[in-house]
Amino acid sequence: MLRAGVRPDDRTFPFALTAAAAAAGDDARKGREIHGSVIKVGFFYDVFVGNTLLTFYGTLGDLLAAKQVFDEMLHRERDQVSYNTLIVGYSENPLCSEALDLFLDMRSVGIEYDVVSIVGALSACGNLSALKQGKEIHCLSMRKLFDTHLFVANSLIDLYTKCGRIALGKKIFDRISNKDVASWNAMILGYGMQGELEAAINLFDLMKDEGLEYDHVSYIAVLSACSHAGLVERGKRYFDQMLAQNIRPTQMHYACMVDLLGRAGLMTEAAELVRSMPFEADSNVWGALLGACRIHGNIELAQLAAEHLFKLKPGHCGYYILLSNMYAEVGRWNEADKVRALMKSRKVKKNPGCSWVQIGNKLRAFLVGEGSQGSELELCYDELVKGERMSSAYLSWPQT
DNA sequence: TGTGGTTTCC
Repeated sequence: MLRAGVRPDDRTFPFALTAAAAAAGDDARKGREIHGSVIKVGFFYDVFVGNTLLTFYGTLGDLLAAKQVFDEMLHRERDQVSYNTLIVGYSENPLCSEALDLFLDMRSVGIEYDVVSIVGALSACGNLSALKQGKEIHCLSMRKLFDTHLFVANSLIDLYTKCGRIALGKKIFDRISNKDVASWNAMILGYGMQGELEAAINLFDLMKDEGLEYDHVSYIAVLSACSHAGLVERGKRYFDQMLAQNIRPTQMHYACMVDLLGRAGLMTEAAELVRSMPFEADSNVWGALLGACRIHGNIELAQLAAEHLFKLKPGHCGYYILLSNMYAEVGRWNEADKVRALMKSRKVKKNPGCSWVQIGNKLRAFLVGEGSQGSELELCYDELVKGERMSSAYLSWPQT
């Protein structure tokens, strides 16, 4: 169009940017070039153009660029969709505190919440395990009569199961009259995550009896449950069933299968599966293999997995630590030191691990990392969970 | 002729 000398108009860019967002995984440059044209041609202040730019950068995972576009949009043009797009972009990436901040800002500038805002905010709460804030948003959605909306209900299942409230999640699940595949997936994943593996697998089987078709997420849910339950043969059967259903396995499915085999000690089979994959394994797959090597003390295979991981995720501290610890455990100190040196040369920092325990209105962090055994840090709850500001009169959880 | 939504390994 540009080469033909035809000038794009305000409708051209949303189409082009939607396509660029869909192609973002393969080629991000196109979308950035289109962003350049938007500025050149002068359609930046069209709210649709701005919103599709937000979608493009959100899909790409470049939330800094998305925030910059958002900030440069004029206040009176920024609309409900602009806020929702950025909230969802943050919660997917996952910058969940930022998502909740924006959710609060939205109302303070006078833009109403709709189901999309609520769904994005609930998802952010789930990822943060922010039960209190999640309940407040649940309450808000009840007042707005959104709580029976399917997507909202599904997000609530996700929220409560991620926060350990399985029974509450199940209650919401049972009350949905028009359950879709995401409702079932959220509940199966919830059971799996909380260690109720039999319940997860039973629900997966029940789903078919209820006449629903599995999708690729259903299989991730059931495969990870089988993996944790040590049900190797059953997991293999589900994997074959997925292939028979013409669902193409993704990296995540292979990661689940490698985890299933590796955890059970079938290291050769796990490594063979990685080799036979129809595409290059990503860090999830190699990470699952490395984890299995750690459990079963297979240093040779761990070296291979780590080699790939150091290339794929050079800044990820966990992989260096894991391999170094494996060497140390068997007294191969020189090699352990080499891995630590490699880590240092790449300026990869290890943050000490800690456990968070909420006591009253305080959040206590127990540092359990090396050299800090037993030390304890006390912080104000709202220093850490920015969503605390939601506890105002109009957003309180009913006591009934 | 245009924009936003739930569920995904370790």
